[in-house]
Amino acid sequence: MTRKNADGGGRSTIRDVAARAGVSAATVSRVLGGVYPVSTATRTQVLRAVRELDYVADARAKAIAGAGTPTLGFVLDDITGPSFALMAHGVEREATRLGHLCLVCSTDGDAAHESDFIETMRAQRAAAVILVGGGADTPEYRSRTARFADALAAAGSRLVLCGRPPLDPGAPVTVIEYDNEGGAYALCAHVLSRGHRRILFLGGEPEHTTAQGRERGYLAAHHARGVEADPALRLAGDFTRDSGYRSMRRALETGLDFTAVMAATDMVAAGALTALREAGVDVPGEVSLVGYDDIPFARDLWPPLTTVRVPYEELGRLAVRTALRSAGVGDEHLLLGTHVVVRGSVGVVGGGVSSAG
Amino acid sequence: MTRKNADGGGRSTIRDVAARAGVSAATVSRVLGGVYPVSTATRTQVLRAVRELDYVADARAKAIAGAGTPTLGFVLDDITGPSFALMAHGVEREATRLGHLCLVCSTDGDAAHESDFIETMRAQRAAAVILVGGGADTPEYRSRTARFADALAAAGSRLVLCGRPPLDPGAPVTVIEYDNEGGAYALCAHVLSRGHRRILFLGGEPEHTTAQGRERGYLAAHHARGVEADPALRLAGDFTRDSGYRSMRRALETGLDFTAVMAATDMVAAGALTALREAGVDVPGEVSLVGYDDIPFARDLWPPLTTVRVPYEELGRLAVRTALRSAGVGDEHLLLGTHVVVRGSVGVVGGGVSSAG
DNA sequence: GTGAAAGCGCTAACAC
DNA sequence: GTGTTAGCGCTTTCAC
Repeated sequence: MTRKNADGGGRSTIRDVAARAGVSAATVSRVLGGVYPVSTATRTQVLRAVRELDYVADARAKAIAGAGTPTLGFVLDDITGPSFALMAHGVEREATRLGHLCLVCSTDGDAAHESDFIETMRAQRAAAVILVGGGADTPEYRSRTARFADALAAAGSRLVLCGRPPLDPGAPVTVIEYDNEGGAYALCAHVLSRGHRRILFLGGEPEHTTAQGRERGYLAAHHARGVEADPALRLAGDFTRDSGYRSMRRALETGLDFTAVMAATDMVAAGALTALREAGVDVPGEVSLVGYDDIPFARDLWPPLTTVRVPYEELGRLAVRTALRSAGVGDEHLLLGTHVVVRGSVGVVGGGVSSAG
Repeated sequence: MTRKNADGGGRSTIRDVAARAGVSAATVSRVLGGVYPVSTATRTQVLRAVRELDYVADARAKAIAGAGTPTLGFVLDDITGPSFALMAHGVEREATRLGHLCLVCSTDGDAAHESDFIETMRAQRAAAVILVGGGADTPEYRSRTARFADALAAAGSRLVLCGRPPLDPGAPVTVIEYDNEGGAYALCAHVLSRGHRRILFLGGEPEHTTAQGRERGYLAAHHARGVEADPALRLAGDFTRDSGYRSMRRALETGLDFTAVMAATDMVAAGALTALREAGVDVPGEVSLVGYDDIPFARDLWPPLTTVRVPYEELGRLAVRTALRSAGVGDEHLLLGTHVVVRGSVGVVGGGVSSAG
């Protein structure tokens, strides 16, 4: 059984085209390849054969022979989260703009998946692999990731951490992050400045780097104001709407004492808001609420959510640009700024109701 | 300058490993390949060499030689939309579960990008390419897409339409869609049943298949009730929050007469809701509002949004499963059901306020 | 069990 | 300008 078929199958090879055009495979390669000198007559012949056979060169073969489209791998927790999606979009757009292909994989927070995928990207000889979003920061994680970074670097590739803090210095990684802690600090300072002293923190998984950064900002702001942060006011969870809803209900049932809540993400804030409303608590009249991320509909909640703006898409774009540039060894580190967006969900303690800006 | 390096670079080839282990390349291939009979001694040698060299086989070379991980391409408008993200997640999860790699590309609604990418996937010899979400339904689109379907099929691959209506019958495509029109019909019927007679429809781009389907449902429901649908009540836009906000403002400024609004998506509804609120219009007291998609935070809006539930993630999963199964020629068509989720954003005309369910 | 050799589909010297 | 000849890094007969 032969593989060749002369009619319009996609399975035809460069030799089929050559045969049909009455030239050599090399010539076909040349006309297809671009600007190599080929006579107009042959070029026409070849192009006709290509069209008739509906020939498309095998990219894998090209790649292995030296030409070929470079590929970029990116892995994220869950494309479903709005902020992840924004970063992914930035990565994808910039990559295709630069003529790269994109391989994706979502890990659902599973570190083993992450390892597997990095290995796969290595096998694909990806020009860079981008880890999008925070992750669990354990010692195992750090050493494993550092190993990957080395392996990738040794192969002329590159590991990029996008929205995740650097590994130990010296590891050949590119990191593009935003000022997670700084944003949380500013946000919490804003809430404190309105007189709140007992602020419930609805956090993420304890080892998640993003959650940690935001909690550090929360703590630092308290410290700077000389306000003691009651540990009982810090609840763990994850970054989903449902987690926010559940945590808030629990806090309410437990009879926790607080006048404001700072949610780790806008999604968490959305869930918390609903729980608050169901309990008949007025926001921001009785309890103030802030989120983090400034996702598109943060302004569509009622009251419009005060939150922290993060340049997620920019982050993704920069990640690929920087990765592709800094192909050499050495680590690179970019830190993007954030800013708080004041809307109407924070009230003055014991005072008026709204603080829209 | 030689490519080989004996130390732990990722650039080592199977021959480097063979040399170091004192065996032939074929043997290395065999121990790595799986269950071919190899003596324990050699196996150990080889594995040690692999480890020392940190060798990872080149997936492209494998692919071209016959082995290799199958790849799946998927293209969507914009990963940033919640429903797209859900489908993408389903696709990605199922694909990696089945041991496939995923190549992505977002087109930002540009048909040319779509064509380019399908061509690229053909070059990659993807096992299937999945078009996620609706698109502009023009004659050019239909013929172009049918051509791609043929080309892919001829090459043993497959075109899958996920959340998009079929092409002309006979085209070798797999389509997994949901009952877009049916959902809109049920939703609109619900609104009509509450006494509304002038329902503003905040649609999408006129040629977008999803927008069209939803509009058809809207129209059909009117027709079934014998209510005339005023064309002036149908506004075009896109599926973003901002589009909803702008359209709603315009409708309000124009002094359009309506008692309910049916938004093409929940995102559109979110924007519309804010515009309504800013204009001091009570929802659902004065105007009722419904969306479509049932994205996670639809329930976090105030009032909680009545909408249509679509099994997006399931859609994505089914797309890859079906695609990979129906590798032969012939078209396959799955239609998933939807259902309306009644929450609190629809009121009875001239009557009470809420209709939470 | 293992090696030598052929070949996957392509590109890139090197000839003429 | 164009054909011939080597590879690219791997798998897979086919011998031994």
